[in-house]
Amino acid sequence: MEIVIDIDDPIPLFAQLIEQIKHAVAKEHLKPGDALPSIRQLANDLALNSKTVAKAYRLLERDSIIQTKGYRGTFIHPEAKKNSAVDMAAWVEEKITHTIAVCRDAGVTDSEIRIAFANVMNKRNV
Amino acid sequence: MEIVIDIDDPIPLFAQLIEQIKHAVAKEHLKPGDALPSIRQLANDLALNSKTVAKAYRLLERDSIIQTKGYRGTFIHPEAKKNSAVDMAAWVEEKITHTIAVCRDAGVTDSEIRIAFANVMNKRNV
DNA sequence: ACTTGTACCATCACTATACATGGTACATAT
DNA sequence: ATATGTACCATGTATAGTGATGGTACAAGT
Repeated sequence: MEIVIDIDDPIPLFAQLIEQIKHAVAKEHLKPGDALPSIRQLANDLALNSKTVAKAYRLLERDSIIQTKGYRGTFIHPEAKKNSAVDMAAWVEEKITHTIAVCRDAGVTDSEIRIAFANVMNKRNV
Repeated sequence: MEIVIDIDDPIPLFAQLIEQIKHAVAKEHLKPGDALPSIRQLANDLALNSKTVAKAYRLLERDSIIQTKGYRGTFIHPEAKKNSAVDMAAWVEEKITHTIAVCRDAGVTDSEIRIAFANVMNKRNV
């Protein structure tokens, strides 16, 4: 596990971390069951804030790339390789692209779309 | 046509203008074919910038509430009353609400939805 | 000449969000 | 005690979008 973080890279630090762990899983440098460094340990090694690492871990767990087992630490998920191939972001963009295209076709301005989007996002009861 | 603009109202000025013209159409204080003040005239009367009035007119025309006839001025659209009842904003919100709900159900965070949305909006080739 | 809508150029204040940081605290399980 | 993930409090910087403003200019039609 060599992880390199470039603070000058425009890609957010937490995203660089996710990217590299996913890549290591895809390349099988990390296999199911392998232990990952603790959040605090990794934050210390990479000179990052623990919240930044925690954010990456939280998202990786949501995508079932890793599994956190409380006090016992964090491990590579059994289905990690398969799940690392799933591009959730692309799927979301595809959904949103379609909706926006429909609105634009109806003559709605981008500004209005943005306002409607903001309104919906800020109604938590959705 | 008495239009009152309240600069202390949190509602944007151009939106107040749209609102009041639509209302006048719905109440039939403005009927199809009625002439509206020119952009510069109305801007002057209401102490608004002409671009602000132009924005309102542009949106009203898109929604077929008014018709601009170049040098001849601006008039109430024949179908204005019917079109003033159409709530484009609500329709857009409904579309977006559905898409966002689907994404949230899939476990996508609001932050990720926002980023995907921004990405799509900034790809003009949609 | 004059007015119409429209299209550029631009600036400013305001707001919202993302990202990253820091500190403190907690239950869990060794 | 110690270490785990996690949750809450908070701040600061940077970016992006909105709303509104102002100026200049143009074709179209009287």
